[in-house]
Formats: sequence, structure tokens, C-alpha cells
Amino acid sequence: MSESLVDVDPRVRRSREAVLAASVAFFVAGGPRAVTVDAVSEASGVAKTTIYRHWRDRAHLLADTYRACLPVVPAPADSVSPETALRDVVRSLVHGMGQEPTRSALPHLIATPLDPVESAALPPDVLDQTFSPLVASIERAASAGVIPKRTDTMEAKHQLVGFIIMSAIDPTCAMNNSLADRVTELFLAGRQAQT
Amino acid sequence: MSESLVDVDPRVRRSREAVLAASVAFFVAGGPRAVTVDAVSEASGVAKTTIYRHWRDRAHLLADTYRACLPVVPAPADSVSPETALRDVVRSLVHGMGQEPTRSALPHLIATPLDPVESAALPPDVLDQTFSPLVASIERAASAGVIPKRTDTMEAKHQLVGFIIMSAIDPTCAMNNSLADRVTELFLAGRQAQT
DNA sequence: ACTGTATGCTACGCTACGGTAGCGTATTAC
DNA sequence: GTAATACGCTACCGTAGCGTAGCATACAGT
Repeated sequence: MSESLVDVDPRVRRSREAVLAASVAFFVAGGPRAVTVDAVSEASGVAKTTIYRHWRDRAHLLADTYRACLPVVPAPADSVSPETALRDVVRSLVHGMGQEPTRSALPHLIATPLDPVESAALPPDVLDQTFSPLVASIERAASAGVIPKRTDTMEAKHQLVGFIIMSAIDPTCAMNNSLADRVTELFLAGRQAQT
Repeated sequence: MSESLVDVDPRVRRSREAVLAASVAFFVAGGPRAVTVDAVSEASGVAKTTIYRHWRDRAHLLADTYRACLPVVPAPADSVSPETALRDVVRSLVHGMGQEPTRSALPHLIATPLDPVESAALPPDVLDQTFSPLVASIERAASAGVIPKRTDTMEAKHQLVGFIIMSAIDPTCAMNNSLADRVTELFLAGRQAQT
């Protein structure tokens, strides 16, 4: 894939989009196990043989499906204050995790990389990359003294990411800036109380 | 199952234990999809036909396997202070989540109930029950004024459970009382700073 | 020792799924 | 209009997995 800029032939474009959309739907509904080529073919209206003309095998289709469910988390600008940068990243994360199909796929996004079979064609730490802007913001806050300089970065990451993910998994939870800012405030208040 | 108190015949006991152990191992390694009757039969040394004499079908075996991976979280005594009760529950949760096979199975424990196929024979909210002692402790802390009385219980649950689960998923993280108490302290400090 | 029962084994039928080959047809780009 | 290309369709093959039947054997309780 990734030559998606100039998809000269509209037939190709149409096939790839239909297949990926159906594949994502199955992944969201039932995890990687639910993504079968036959089912995707039938649901998308694209012939099985055509699918295999675009993806070498099921593993490659699954890899693209997985990527399509990942949220996009922009890195914050260096020009803003460390507090603002952290707050913005948390807002982006909350927003990204709240968007479909990411939100419904979240449990599968976490579990799939641990499956030795289904993770075959998956880039190894693609999920970690999603959190790298957050980690950078945490480190910047620590070195600026906004939170204790001795802060364990990974621990802080677990704290923030865990809060966000659990909220996203709860379908009754509103994933908006209000929640994001509460996450940030509770985090900063707790950390700043540390001696 | 659950007549496990008096397993008169040791042959029955041996078969069930061997099958369940193998099944748990596969579940941990690859999620529900990896739990196949043929594989469990071969790995456990128990004949496939014998497995079907003890479990009606694969779904029932999977349900028992799932339950076997859940941690046991005792409810705290009413006699201790709300702070102590909360700290004890968090300690129990951290300890339980850190124990194998729970720790390695965690992502699958979260994802499996969302799979419409694999969750067929699963009790619907068995995972929520694991956190009910925590929820009770949060509510008690709120009504006692240890944390603001207007605390959103579910939000606080997401905050604590998320922190613990993300820590458990990180294999480099030590799941001990030190971590548990840090989780509790960071939680209380953040909440108590709220007006 | 004897009887009931749990187990092991082989073989089987069925379905779902991954992946391929060949051919005819529709659509695109020129 | 014409040639290239993408597509759909049907028919396969091989494997994995679920679940069952029938029979022989080993083991438990008395």
C-alpha cells in the first residue's frame, strides 16, 4: 500500500477502500479472528481473488486493518508551555481514542499484538508510537519541574494512558475535552503533591 | 463444574485439572482463538473424547478457562478506615493482576467478552465483579469525605483500574505493594487537591 | 475378585477458511 | 476505437477444527 497518493485507477481505489472498510468492521466486531477473507469478500462485494491481488495474504490485510484502527496523535508544538503541551496531548489522545473505529477496537488493539499468530505481519511496536508524543510531553514536564524531576516516565505513562483507555472502553463515558482536562488536572495535582 | 468439593474419582480430578491447565496456557499464549479442543487434548494428554465428557462443548471449556484466569480480590473489612480499606483493595488488585496466569492473560480477559462468538458461554459481567470491592471502597471513601463527596465513582474506577492494568501489561513493571501504595497515594493526592 | 465407570483410541462427517488457477467481462486510459 | 488492465466468477485443493460413535482397556470402590 502507501502508494495511495496517486491511485490512478478508480477501480483499484474503490476495491481497496471497500475491502478495508469491511475488514475494519469485522475487526471491531470480533477482533482479528473475525477478519476472514471470505467474510470480508462477501461483505465488501469485492471478489476474493481481487482481495488477493491487493494483499499478498490475510496477514497483510490484517496489518492494514490494524493500522486503520489506530488513532492519529499529533505531537505538540515546542512553543507552548509544558503544562499546555501535556494538556494538548491528553486532549488529542482522548479525542483519538473516542473516535470510531478506534474506540470499539481498543481492546483488540491491545490484545492483538500479543497473539503470536495474528501479530505475524504487524509492525512490532506500532501501538507504542501512538503514545510517544505523550511520553515526550511527560519528560518535558519533568525536566521543566512542572512535575518532580525524578518522575518515572513509564509509570506516569501507565497512569495517564490507563485512565484514558479505561474511560474509552466504558461506552457510557463521554470522550471530550472536559474529560481530558480532568485527566490532566488529577495527574498534575497528584504528582505535584509528591515531595 | 463447581461440584469440585468432592471429586470422588481421582481420575476425574486429574483429567479436569490437566485439561484446564493446558487450556489456560493456550488462552494466555494466544487468546480464546488459541484454545482448540484438539490442541488442548494433545497438550494435556487427555483424550478429546474425555474432554467432551466433562465439557458440553468448546464454549463451556472456554468459560471455565476464562474464569480460571481471573484474579481473586477479597473485599476489605468494614472495621478499618476508608483510607486503609482503599489501600488494601488496591494492594489486592495489584497483587492479583501481577500473578500468573492473570497477568499474561489480561489483554485477552478484556478483549474476549467483546467477541460475540467467543463470549457465547461467558457470564456477562464477570470482569466487573472483580472490581466491585474497589468500587465499594471508592464509594466509602467518598461518603466519608476522604475524597470529595461528589466524586464520580466510575471515573475514579477508570483512573485506578487503568493505572493498575497498564502497569500489569508492561512486563517490566513490578507488581508489588510499593506500586500499589503509589497508585493509591497519587490517586488520593490528586482527588484531595480538587476543590 | 468383581463390577461399574472413566478413560484412550481410531475413525469419521462436516464446516470454515486460506489460497490458487483459468476464463470471460467490464472499465479505464490513450 | 482499441489495447491494457482490473475485476468477477466458478471451481478447486489442503488443512484445521468441532463434535460424535464404537469399542477396548485401565482403574476405582466394595
